[in-house]
Amino acid sequence: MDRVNVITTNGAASNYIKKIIEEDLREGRVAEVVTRFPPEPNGYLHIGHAKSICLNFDLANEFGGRTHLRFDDTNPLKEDEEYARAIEEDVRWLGYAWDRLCYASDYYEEMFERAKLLIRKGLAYVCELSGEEIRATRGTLTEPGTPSPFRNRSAEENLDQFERMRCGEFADGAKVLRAKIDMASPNINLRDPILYRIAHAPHYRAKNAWCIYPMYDYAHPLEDAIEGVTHSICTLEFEDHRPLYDWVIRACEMPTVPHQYEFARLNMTNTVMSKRNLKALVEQGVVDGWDDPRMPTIAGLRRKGYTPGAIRTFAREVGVAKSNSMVDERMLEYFVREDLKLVAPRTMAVLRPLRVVILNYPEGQLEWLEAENNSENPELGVRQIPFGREIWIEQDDFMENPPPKYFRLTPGQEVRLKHAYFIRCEKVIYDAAGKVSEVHCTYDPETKSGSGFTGRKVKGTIHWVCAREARAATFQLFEPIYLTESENGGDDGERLLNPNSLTQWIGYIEAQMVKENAASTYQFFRHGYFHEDSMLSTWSHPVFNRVVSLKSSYEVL
RNA sequence: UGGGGAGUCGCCAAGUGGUAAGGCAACGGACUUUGACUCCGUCAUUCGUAGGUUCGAUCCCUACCUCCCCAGCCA
Repeated sequence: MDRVNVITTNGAASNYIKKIIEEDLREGRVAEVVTRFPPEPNGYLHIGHAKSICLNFDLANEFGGRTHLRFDDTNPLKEDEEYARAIEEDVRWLGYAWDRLCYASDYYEEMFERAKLLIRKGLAYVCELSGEEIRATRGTLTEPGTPSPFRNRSAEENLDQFERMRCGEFADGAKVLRAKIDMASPNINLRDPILYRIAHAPHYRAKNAWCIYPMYDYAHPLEDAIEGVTHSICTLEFEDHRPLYDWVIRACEMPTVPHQYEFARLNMTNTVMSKRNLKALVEQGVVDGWDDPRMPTIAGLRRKGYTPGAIRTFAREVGVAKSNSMVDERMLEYFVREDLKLVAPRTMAVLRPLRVVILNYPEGQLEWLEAENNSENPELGVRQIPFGREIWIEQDDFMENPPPKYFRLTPGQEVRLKHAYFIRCEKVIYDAAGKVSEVHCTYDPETKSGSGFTGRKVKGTIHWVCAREARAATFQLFEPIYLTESENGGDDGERLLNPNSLTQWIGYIEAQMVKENAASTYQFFRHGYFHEDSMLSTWSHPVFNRVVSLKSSYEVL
């Protein structure tokens, strides 16, 4: 569904990467900007990835360049076709079209050849130390590592060993290919990093063609260079991998030289942003799946009812910098309200119904009232809504003993029914438990909406649904998955699940709404924006997810 | 106590020698058939701290403090 992006940003904000690109173009260092979004297909994309997607695609777009969607699939143990396809869908849904769809696994052969070049140049060797031994000899943050006893094997022997690794002669973990850089480097990434490891595991894409797989630090720069990527943008934690990135490009004699730039990943209040954590929620059945509306995944946000435009605007407005940050989720909410404001029809829904009988309205009578679909956007037209003797109003909209400044229906206070009449409470009916079960009112025919009645004013206007014509529906309201915010919004540490992350109410919507309107996202008066759930909603019983509430200086629900 | 980064309003974030943009949030007020929207107004004499250079420093120098990342055959 296409949505109008009503947010206009006056001149896309600048950021330090954009400035570098501008200078690279001006100085002729690059002829064209080529970026890439390089997810590993080992989980679903989340809002943090959306920031990266927008950054990469927007940057290339702005300078007439190109962007590749590239699956960084170098670990057969974690990757899956399902994830790759879901990622494609998410990127497309966000509104971006990649210039090329690439796979790191398509470059395995060239990577292997380049590795042999490294060996011939004396820049890589096959090491037979065990995992524990490698760790033990790597040194610590303050002490240098010690060289592997295999460090000075001849190129011939290394070549032979490496070929045999590929042929499957050795077991997992028996040997690795290592770069020969500097075991005493203060940058641990440079202490003879592992380039290839053995894994006798089928790859979701390369199947059984390989039993050795390149490591990220070796594969990623080559992928970028092979594709002609000019600006390789990644997150902060890769900052000290950059020297290795540059080393690989140079040592492997790649004809094109990409450069890596880092920015701070997105963190948001009240949510978790690590695939590990999200995956656990899915696998433990805490949520419905990767697309559960409570998930910060793109699929989850989509199912909840977020618009691509809102996410894109959010990603742009949040900015690009190098300091760790924690963005207030209310910023995201603001942008989706903005995006939906003029396009979502505004209708009435009662989430927690309370029956109101209008004593002086003729029994059996039904009249049709005209209601505009969006008072701020006349293009959405008008609809007719039924009004009768019995209606549903929100339980919260009636109080027998109201606090001060309560503008809704009370035994002494007249209110306006949106699009209809003023009503006045005459009598309160209780159930056996002493709870209010029904409110009896009278209405004033002269106050009909649109009649121009100015005889008296009411402070409050409440929404309602005609009981005879109402249609039952379920409303899903969401809260954060976790109860408390961890110290810095990180994903570690035990956090308590919020038992109220999902609450459902069964209430009523305007019956005509479902038939007549193609829209699946509405603003329910005084409640917020709701989107029909793609998995749970049926023709006979619609289910709506609250995308976001309306801002309120008074707690409605 | 190695290396790499970062510290500007409650949250993001511009500015990088000429005297603190913008957005979110918040708070007033107007308007209101959504306690919404809209509108109008308020919201950093101050840029982690302390010195120094300068006519002038958030921007330069020095020292210090705080936070984040790195010792996966993960990415």
